[in-house]
Amino acid sequence: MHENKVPGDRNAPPERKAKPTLKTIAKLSGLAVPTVSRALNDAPDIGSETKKLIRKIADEIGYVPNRAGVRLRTGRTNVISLVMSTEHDNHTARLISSVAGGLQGTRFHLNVTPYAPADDIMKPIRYIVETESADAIILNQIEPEDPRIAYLMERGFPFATHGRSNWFDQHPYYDFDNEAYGRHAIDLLHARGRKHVAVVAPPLRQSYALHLVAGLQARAKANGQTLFILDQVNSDNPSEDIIAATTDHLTRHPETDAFVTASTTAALAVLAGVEGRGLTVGQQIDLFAKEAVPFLKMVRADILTMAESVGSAGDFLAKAAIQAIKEPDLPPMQHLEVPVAPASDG
Amino acid sequence: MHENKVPGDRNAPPERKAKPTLKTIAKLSGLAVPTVSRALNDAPDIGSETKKLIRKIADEIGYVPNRAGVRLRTGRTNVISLVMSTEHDNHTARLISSVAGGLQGTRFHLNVTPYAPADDIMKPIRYIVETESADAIILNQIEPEDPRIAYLMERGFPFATHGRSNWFDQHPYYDFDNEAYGRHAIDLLHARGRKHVAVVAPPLRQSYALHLVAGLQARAKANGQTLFILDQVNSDNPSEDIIAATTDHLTRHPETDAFVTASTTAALAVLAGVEGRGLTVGQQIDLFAKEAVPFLKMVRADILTMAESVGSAGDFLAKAAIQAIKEPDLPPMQHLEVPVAPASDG
DNA sequence: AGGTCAATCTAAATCGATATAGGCTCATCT
DNA sequence: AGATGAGCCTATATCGATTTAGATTGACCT
Repeated sequence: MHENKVPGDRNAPPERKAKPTLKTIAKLSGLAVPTVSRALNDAPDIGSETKKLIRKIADEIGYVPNRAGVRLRTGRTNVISLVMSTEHDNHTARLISSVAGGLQGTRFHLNVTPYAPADDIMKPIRYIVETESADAIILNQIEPEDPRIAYLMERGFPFATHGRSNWFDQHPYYDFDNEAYGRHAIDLLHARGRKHVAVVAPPLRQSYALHLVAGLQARAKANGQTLFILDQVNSDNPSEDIIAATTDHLTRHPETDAFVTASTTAALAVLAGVEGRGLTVGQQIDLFAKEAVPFLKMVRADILTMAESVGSAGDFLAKAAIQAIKEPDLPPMQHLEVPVAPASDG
Repeated sequence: MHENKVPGDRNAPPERKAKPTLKTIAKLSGLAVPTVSRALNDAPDIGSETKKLIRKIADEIGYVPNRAGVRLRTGRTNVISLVMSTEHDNHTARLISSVAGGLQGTRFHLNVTPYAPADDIMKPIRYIVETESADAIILNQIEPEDPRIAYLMERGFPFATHGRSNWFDQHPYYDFDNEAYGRHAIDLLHARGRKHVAVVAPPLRQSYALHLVAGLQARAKANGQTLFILDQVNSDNPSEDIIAATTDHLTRHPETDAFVTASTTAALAVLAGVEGRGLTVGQQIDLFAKEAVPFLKMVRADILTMAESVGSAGDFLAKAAIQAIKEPDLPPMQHLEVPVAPASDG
């Protein structure tokens, strides 16, 4: 019933760059396949010269064992499973669990590959594509000219993104309309009489940060408000840095009567900085924050907030990825989540 | 060089309960293996009676296709990979990325299986074990008589836990010493002259909550302090519920001069509740909070905190899981993280 | 009656890696 | 000299599922 038209499917003719297998090494070395296998596994009955030769070839052509082959023969999966509850409401947990939820009932499993900010952003992507260890990839933290997206598009590898790149019209994505969010925020502050707005923005290399700032700027200009983007810190920085930057900014620009931030953490840090200067939020100064989970509103009614729900993103991304796998010729699934405007609207 | 003594390994004699394969169904039905395959895939050249029969048998014996077999033959991995940064400091992201970090350089991959609180806690475990889709499992949110642990121990399936069960001496674990944390907290409050302590505890079905409460109770008794565990809410509840419970408790027990909580969220909610009653933290009342990431201290110096680092947990758990796989006969790797006592100590 | 064809099913090959048994080549021993 | 054996490599079978080609059966047609 389901479409099984894998293009070029008669007994797997060597497509692409023909991933090297033991057979490849066997041919190159003139040895038998089992010999190659045993050499790479350092078996005692293989000559040391042979081992050296085989290892050299393997390195050169970048051989990586096919996991399915190993697993089928040995029963070893080479996988460790982290089974975790997603009871705690945070961005990461929500995204993961909502993607997993979207995969429920399909034949697909979810594999999470984290990378530290310091790591090469391309490494996990290349690994997955080259070893074909997934049918599709879901990415977040998108940048305008994201090299991962360029790489995947070039190869025709199925993927979906949480956020838009410059090529967003060509690939599946789910995004929150941060530009609209920025407009709403500024308009609301304008309606409350605020004239000098300071912003602790997300890292500006990321698309959503640029969208947010664009929205803020457009409306601030229209409203005749002053907009100041703090350039020493971003909303992902440690609280102490944000507090310091907030204090510093207030010293140099005492006319500031509003702050906009893009995360709960940053909002609380700004709050601390503002209060440290003896100012009261809601009186001399306003604080507007975007939150993944409605939270600030609960503890501090004086903070202005607008929530971005993450829950539906994962579900959509899961479906978009599956469509990219199964129906690569259909137009990509795309969704731009429009923020719900708060009470006072322009 | 590495130990390869898989017990009973001469051409895979049918061990355990012999997972059903196409061959099993073929034998039971008297049909050929390819026929069974095509029937299950709803190929047009299989009779409808045959299909019905084969599907019935497959259902009865609980046939699930072997992923390695499918992947090897078709190239389909049936995996969707979520490549995500762990830039945001939260508990989930930290645990995942630190486990992944501990797996760096090994042959193991990490697979994250989230489950919603409402789901059957055993379902993902059973699936992994029955389909052999991992070599080991890492669990968190451990309960004293956790059925997952009983299941895994009974089957001799390798695993490691973040937290201790009642059988903790028999399995690998990493845990934070919440009992010591509880003692320190109470002692510190005692040193500050606090006599009536209220606690917003984690859900009491979980081991770490019980440890925490035990530590609090032991010391409160020794110090002659009153201890009150709020039983309407736990630290995972929504902020508004915690605020309400805090307010309610203060109304009924106005003598309360300290709160202890186990999460940042709960601490902020309690803070809101306390301030809502016109009390000032650090003056009439103290607030002591446990945090995964030092955070509250940054924004509110008047809150007492003690941090639990999650980073080292993942690394340890990864290694513990690998040892459980490779050296099942060695004593399990175990670690109890001792909290760093704050300045004032008993 | 002989032939054609559709409907169903079976046989064999294959994906990649590895375990097991067997074969060949020397060197060494009696 | 023939035998023994260590050292090193090859051949074959196998894990589970799927694909392709080929075989069987019976119905239907001229």
